[in-house]
Parts: sequence; structure tokens; C-alpha cells
Amino acid sequence: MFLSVDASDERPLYKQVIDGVKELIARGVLREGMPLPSVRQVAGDLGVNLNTIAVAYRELQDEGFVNVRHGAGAVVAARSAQGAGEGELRKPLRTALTGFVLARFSDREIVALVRQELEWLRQKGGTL
Amino acid sequence: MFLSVDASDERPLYKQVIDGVKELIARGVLREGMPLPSVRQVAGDLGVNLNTIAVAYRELQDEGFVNVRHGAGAVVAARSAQGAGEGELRKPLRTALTGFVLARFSDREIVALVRQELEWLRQKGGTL
Amino acid sequence: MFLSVDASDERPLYKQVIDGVKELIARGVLREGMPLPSVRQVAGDLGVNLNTIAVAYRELQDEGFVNVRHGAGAVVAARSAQGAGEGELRKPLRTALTGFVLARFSDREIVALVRQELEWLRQKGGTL
Amino acid sequence: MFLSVDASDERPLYKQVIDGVKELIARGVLREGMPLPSVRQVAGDLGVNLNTIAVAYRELQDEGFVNVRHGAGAVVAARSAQGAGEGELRKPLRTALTGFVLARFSDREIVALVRQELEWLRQKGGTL
DNA sequence: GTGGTCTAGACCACG
DNA sequence: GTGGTCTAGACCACC
Repeated sequence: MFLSVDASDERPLYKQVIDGVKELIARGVLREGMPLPSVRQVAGDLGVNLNTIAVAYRELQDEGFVNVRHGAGAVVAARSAQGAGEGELRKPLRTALTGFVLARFSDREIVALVRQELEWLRQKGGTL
Repeated sequence: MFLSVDASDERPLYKQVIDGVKELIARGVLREGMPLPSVRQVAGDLGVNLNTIAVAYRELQDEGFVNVRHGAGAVVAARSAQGAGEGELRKPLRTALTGFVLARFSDREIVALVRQELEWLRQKGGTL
Repeated sequence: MFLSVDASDERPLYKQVIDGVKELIARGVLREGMPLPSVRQVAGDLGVNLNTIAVAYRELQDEGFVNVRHGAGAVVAARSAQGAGEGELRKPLRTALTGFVLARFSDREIVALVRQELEWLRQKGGTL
Repeated sequence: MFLSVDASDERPLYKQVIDGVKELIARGVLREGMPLPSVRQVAGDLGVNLNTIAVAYRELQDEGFVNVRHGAGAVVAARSAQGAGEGELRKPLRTALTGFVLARFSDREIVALVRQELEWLRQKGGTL
């Protein structure tokens, strides 16, 4: 699969999986209606506990990004069901930007990095 | 004081304090050499335990943002000692931007929000 | 376990634990990838509070000597991530040597003691 | 005076003063019977609180390195009264050496550094 | 099971 | 006054 986890990442494993799936959806690698790999397969590929992946999938469902159908696996939800409000999104953005400001990046550099990240997220289909 | 914590925030209290102090430094509200309020005062103002703030101050010291001396208080460290590398900063930025993309913000909208946040961070002196 | 704390030692308990773990790593008793005993077990063995050990483990993580993952335990980190610069190491060495000089040990005696300590540290595998 | 304190040093101020005086005695810059500068003068020179220096002098007296005579200031004590037993000296030595081992210094390098430090301590009269 | 966070409250060390 | 350390004990998050 195209997911990966990194032991040196500060985020817990299940969070890395959630963020990874979200990125894949944002990039269009995973499109509406497409099935996600089974919990069992992801756990095997990443070498982590089944439970960890199950928790991740469950939270993805709670947030409206996937629909888990009993026995039939998980599929990417309709786009209308996805996404959060601007309010909750601003806090992590501000925290991320604060880091760059403290590291003395200029506004131009920061905006350039933002555009670069957006370009990467936007390339429809991605590096499947 | 100018710090605040929010029980509904997913971040632990001590992390909220850390991020809050970093924002204040980034905005220039707290400048090099300025003393931070005492652990006791912050704890009292925010209504949290002394230890929680002490942990936050300790981590801020470990990250090089403040200098804490035992019987004296904590002061904002020299800027040269602060900041992180680009590597650790990109991951939270990407995660934050992914949220906006999933919420179907356009690139123009996102960049505008980024500029808005940067402008707020950059007004030296801030809303003291 | 092979750790111990001493109430008559001037160092705080958590520091004694940190230094003890570092010694075990230096001696090769704890090798890269090996799990450390759980916080609860160490706390029980040494008869100190859970939090005290948790603080020690956290600092060991911050210094790069161990990797602590939430629901999993703590494991000895890759050696490349460990170690400090010569600068920070000289000061405690000078202080230690000053003590011997003041106690009127000769240079030969001091160097012999140093070799003796190094020999003890170097016997890979140690007195497991 | 020949003492100095360093804000970036992790040791508390009073400990830096104590270690500094001990070094001066070890190096022979301060010899038996010689007067130490007054508490007031040291405090002024270093820009620290009077109390801090007074505490340092008192501990130096308790350890037998100086004799404080009321109203007459402090003088370096007779050498026979100074020094600690080998037992208490080994622990800091071991901790210091552990740091070098973890930073992957070879035994030869470490012994060379030890000899270098000893040479500096031994130059009688010092850089007065 | 693991470690993480937080509280309440005590006592010590430092300036 | 300041921050540092430690305890007891609770509850949560992660695997």
C-alpha cells in the first residue's frame, strides 16, 4: 500500500495512519467510492497491531471520510460528508506557521513552502 | 496574562501553554530577555496545577526558547538559540493544509488564510 | 533489575535513574533495540513513585538515548542518535578531577583510577 | 577576581562559585593562609546576590577548604583539613567518563583529555 | 499491558 | 520570593 508509518515520528501510529489516509484522499489517490485496503492487510504491511489500524479506520468513519460497511470493508465517503469547519482548521495552521516564524523563515519563504505543499497535494491521481 | 487554555482543545494543557508562549515570542509580545510570569502566577491565572506549568516551562527551556534559572525566574532566550529545522516543521504544515484541502478550500483561499495568519503573527508588539 | 537509587546521594532520584541507564548503555548491558523495563516495574523495584521514573524516561528520550512509544515500552535508541559534544563533557570531568587533586592524589594514581573505571565500563555485556 | 559565573552553565550560581574556588586552590592560585576576596567584592564583581556568595563560602568552610574568621574574612585552610575520601570522588568521575564513552571517545582519547586537564590543574601558581 | 497527563499537596533548593 | 523534586492517586491514550 501507499501508507507508511515512521517510528521516529512523534505522532502515535494510529494518528499517522489517519493523516496518511486523509492525505491520499486530498491528493485524489483515493477517490469517492474506492475501497480502502483491509485492516488486516494494512496492519500486515506496516507491521503494526490490527487494533491500531481498526482504531484509525473507526476515527476516519466518525469524521465522515470513509464508510465502513460490515463485512465489506471500508470505502471512501462522498465528498459532501467530508471536511471540517474553518474554525478547527486554523489552530493547527497557526501552530505550524509559528514554528516557521520562530525559525526565522521570511513570509515569502513560508508562502512558497505552502504553495509547494499545496501543489503536491493537488496533483490529481498522485504517485499511485 | 495573555495566555489561555481551553479544555475542549485536544492538546494537553501543558502543550497549549508551550504553544501559547511560542506564539507570544513569535509575535514579539515576549522579547529576548523579558521575564515570563512565574509558574505560580500562570497556574493561578489559568486555574491549573503548578506542576503542569512547570512541565511546560521545562520543555520550553529544553527547546531553547527560554532560560529558567532556579531561584530567579524564566526569561526569553536569545533568538539564536531558538528555532527548529525545516524538516520537523513541514509535517505539521502538511497536515494542516490537508485539512483545508479536504474541506474544499481553494488554493487561493488557503494562501490568503496563510497570509492572514502571518500578518497577525508579524505585527511586532502584538495586542499587548 | 540492575538499577539502584541511593537516598544519601545528592542527585535527585530521577537523575540517578538517568545516569544509571546511561551507564548500562555505555557498558553494553543495554544494547540498541533492547527494551527497558516498564516504568511501573522500575518504580516498584526501586520503591519510588511512577512519575519519578516517567520523568527519567522522558528525559532519556529527549536526549536521544531511548525511544519511548506510548502503548509500547521504551527501547534503547540507535547509537547514532546518542552522545553529546566534547564541550559539555569537559566541565564535569574537570570538576571530578579537581576533587582528586584536592584530596592529594598523584597524577599517576588518578590516571590509574580513570583506567580502572574505563575498564569497568568497557567490559561489553557487563555483570548482567 | 579570577572567578566567573556563566548563565548558560547548568549548575546553580553558588555551585559554580564553590567549584571555581576549589579549582583555584587545586591549581595553587590560592594557597594555604591566603585570604579570599570578601563576599561583597565577589558578589559585586560577578553581579550576583550577596547571599549567593555567602552560601558558597559557608559550604567551602563546612567542607574544610577555607576558614571564615568573624569580621576578618575567609582564608584558605591548611591542606590537611581539605579533601574528600576516594568513595565520594568516584561517582562523579564515573558519570563524567560515561559521557565520553557514550559519545564514542576511545580510551586513549579520554586518557589524553584527563592528562590535559590534570596538566592545567597542576601548573602551580596558575594564570594569576 | 504500556506510557501520558493532571491534580493536590508537601518539602527542598536557590537567589 | 523563585523554580525543583517527589509523592499519592486518579484517569486517559495507545498498542
